[in-house]
Amino acid sequence: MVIRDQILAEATRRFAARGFDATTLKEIAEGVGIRSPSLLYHFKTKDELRRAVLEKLLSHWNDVLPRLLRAAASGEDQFERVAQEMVAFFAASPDRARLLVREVMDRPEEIQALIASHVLPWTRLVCDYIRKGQAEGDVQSEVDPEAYVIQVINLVVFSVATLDCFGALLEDQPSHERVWQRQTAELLRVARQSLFER
Amino acid sequence: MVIRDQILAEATRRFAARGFDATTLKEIAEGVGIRSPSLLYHFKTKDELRRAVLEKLLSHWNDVLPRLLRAAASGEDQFERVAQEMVAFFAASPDRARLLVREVMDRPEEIQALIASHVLPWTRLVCDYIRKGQAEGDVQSEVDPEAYVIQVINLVVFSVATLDCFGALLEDQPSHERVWQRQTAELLRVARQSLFER
DNA sequence: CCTACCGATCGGTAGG
DNA sequence: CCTACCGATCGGTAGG
Repeated sequence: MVIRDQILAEATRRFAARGFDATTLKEIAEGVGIRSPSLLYHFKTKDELRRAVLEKLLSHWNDVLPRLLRAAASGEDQFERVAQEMVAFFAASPDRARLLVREVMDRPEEIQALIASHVLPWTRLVCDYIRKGQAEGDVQSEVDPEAYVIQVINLVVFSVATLDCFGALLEDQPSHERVWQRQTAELLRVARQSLFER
Repeated sequence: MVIRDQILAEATRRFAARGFDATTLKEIAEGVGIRSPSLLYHFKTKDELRRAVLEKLLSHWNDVLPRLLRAAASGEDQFERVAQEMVAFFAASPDRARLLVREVMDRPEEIQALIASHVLPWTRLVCDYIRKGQAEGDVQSEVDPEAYVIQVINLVVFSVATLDCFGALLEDQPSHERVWQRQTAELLRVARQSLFER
C-alpha cells in the first residue's frame, strides 16, 4: 500500500509543477521506480489518479478545518489565528496552492462544486463573524463580507503559488526565506487593515 | 495579414481557456477555417505561436503603461485612477489575466525575465510614490512598498482570472455582472484601506 | 492554402 | 510487477 502513496506524492508534485496534461504517466511511474503499466494497476486511468490526488488534498483540508474553527471560536486574536492557520496550511507544501490554482483554471465547473461543498459552509461562518463585528463597531461597515473572504483566499493561495516568481521585484539577492517573510507579513497586514475599524 | 491576427486571437482564447499543452494546432487552425499545416506557414512552430501571443499581450500592456503613469502623475485621486486603469486593462479581456496566470505557473523563469523588463521599472515608480506618501504621513508607515505592490497585482490578476469560479460564494443566483461589481469594489477597497492613513 | 504522410509519444490493454 | 504492443493523436514536413 506504500507504493500507492508514493505514486500519489509523485503525481502531486508533477501535476503541481507542470500541470495535468503536460505530465505523463511514464514520468510519474519511473519517478517511483516502476513502469507505467504497473502504475495503471493502482489507478485504472490517468483521470482516476488526478481525482485521487485532489481527494487527498481535500481530506487534508478537512482535517485542518476543525482546528481552524476552534482557533476562531475562542478568545481574542481570532483573525490572526485563522489567517495564520490558513497561510500555514499552504506554506507547509506550496504544491497544494499550485494544484488548486491549476484546477481552478482547468476545470472551473468541477472546482465550483468542491467549493460549494468544502468551503461555502466555512465562509458562511466567517461572514457571520464579520457581520457581528460590524454590528459591534469593531469591523469597518464598508466591508462586503463574502467578497472580502474571497479576496483573502485569493491572496493567500496565489501568493504561495507564485512566490518564487516575484522575488526579483523584492530584493536584489532574493532568498526564498526573506521573500516569504516579507510577502506573508504584508499579506496579513493588508487583510487586517482592510477589515478592522481603528 | 488578417489571417495571422485571426490565428493569434484564436490561440489566445484557447491557450487562456485550456492551457498551451492541452491546446492542439488543429483546433486553433480549424477555429479560423484552415488546416494545421497552413497554420504552420504563419508560425513555424507551436512555440513560436505561443511567444507571438505573449508578445502581443505585452505590447498592449506597453501601450497602456504611459497612460497609466500620466494618470498617476497628475493631481488627486492618483491611487484610484491607477488602480482603475489596471483593473480595466484585465477586465477588458479576462483572457489576458488567465494567460498570465498560466505562464507564471508553467514557465516561471521566462515570466521572471518579462517581469524584470516590463513591470520592475514601473513598480519602482509606484514604490517611490508610496514612500513619499509615508514621509508626508498620508500613507501608513507599516506598508512594505514592494510587497504591497506585488500583493495588489496578485489581487487584480487572479481576481479577474478566477471570477466565474467564486460566484456561488457570493450570491444565490450569480450574474456575471453583479459578481464582477462586488469583487471589483471590494478589491479596490481592500487595496485602499491597507494603504492610506486615516 | 491544400493533401498525404512522417516519427514520436501518448494513455491504455493483453497476457503472463 | 513486467514486456510487448495497440490505436489515436500529436507537432511538423514534403510537395504541389
